[in-house]
Amino acid sequence: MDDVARWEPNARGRLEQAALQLYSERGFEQTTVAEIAKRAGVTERTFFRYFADKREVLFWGAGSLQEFMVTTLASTPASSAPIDAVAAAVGAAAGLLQERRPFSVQRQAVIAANPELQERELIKLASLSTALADTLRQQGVRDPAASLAAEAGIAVFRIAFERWINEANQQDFPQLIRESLAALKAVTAGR
Amino acid sequence: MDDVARWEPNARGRLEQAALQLYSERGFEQTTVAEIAKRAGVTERTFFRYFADKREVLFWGAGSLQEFMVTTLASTPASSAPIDAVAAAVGAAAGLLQERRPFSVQRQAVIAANPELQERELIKLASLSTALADTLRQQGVRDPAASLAAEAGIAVFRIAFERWINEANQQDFPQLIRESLAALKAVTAGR
DNA sequence: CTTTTCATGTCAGTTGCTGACATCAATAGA
DNA sequence: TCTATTGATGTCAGCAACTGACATGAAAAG
Repeated sequence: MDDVARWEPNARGRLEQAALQLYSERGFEQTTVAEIAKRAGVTERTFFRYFADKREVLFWGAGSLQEFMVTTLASTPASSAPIDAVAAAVGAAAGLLQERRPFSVQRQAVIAANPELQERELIKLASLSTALADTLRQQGVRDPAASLAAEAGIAVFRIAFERWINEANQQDFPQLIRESLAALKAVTAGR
Repeated sequence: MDDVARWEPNARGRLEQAALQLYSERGFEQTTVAEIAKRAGVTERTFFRYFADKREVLFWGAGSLQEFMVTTLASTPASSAPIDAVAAAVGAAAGLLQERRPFSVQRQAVIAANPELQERELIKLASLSTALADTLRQQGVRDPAASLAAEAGIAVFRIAFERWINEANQQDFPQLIRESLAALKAVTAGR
């Protein structure tokens, strides 16, 4: 017999790619899981073995980015102010994202076009905020400072990300983070 | 014949009440829309005429609160700092919520127990943030200051709300908002 | 008295998602 | 080398969320 494996490897990756393509082509709602599975060469049941639901296929990769931010924050000297430490970690992640801007743009276009996907994105960001706050607490930052620094850091990220994706002239993402942080400080300054 | 109307009035209210009860009793996932409809004395189809999906029944009432905050913010003199104006509007809404704390507590317990409901809550808060930012812009506040002030105000609300719901000794909600705002200012101070 | 409106019911159908069981290559162990 | 086990996948049946199309009949409008 042949020495071909029984199944093509990397079913998860094929499903991610097929889903992003189809969501881009005809929209999230107009795409059925059966179609994604077919394009990836597996059955619908296999899709749901890799991803909890139809939305999750777009967010599975984000897990490693969260891991990276938490690790970066954890290795930041506790001497700096919490908000600056969070902004630095977020900025480092921005540097990574910058290397695959076309992917980010395509993915974000899909998400922007569908409220259900926006919901999923928001809860991922909330989970990230919680993880960052936990890390700050481990470094001795008290509440509500830890929660607020994390929330504020995420707000800074969100606003910088939006500009990075939408502005025509490609700007440096980490630089946008720094500017966004400065704007937040300006807004919250004063008694 | 009787002078009874063909249908009991306030189907929407009965559905809201039945849903909150059932979600509390057996949990969100373990409750079917058919059960909610039955308890409210209507059919499943009628449920979906009032609410876009199974989650929305818990959030329909929040629309008027958003309207209240926007109106309050819009009538705030543009002389105060944006973040303070947002905090004031949010604090006024907190005063309203305080009058029905048991309802808020029960509703929040249901939401806290289910990720799908948390997603819906997050997107409602994001929508609120957008609305507040729009209002600030109408008052002449520029971006990213407007977006960031709104986001920061929502973060302040979220953290104060959590404490208001969870702390045993009932604290004054608007006061918690003020404290949360002060903490945010402390965290973002410097540079 | 007739027409229209409108809230609701009825029904059939699609799709997301799950549990239970079958298949069979690869791997481990005797 | 033979056999048992594992693990990724397929197959199938079924529930529940949600939708479109059409029917009903009281109340409002004319």
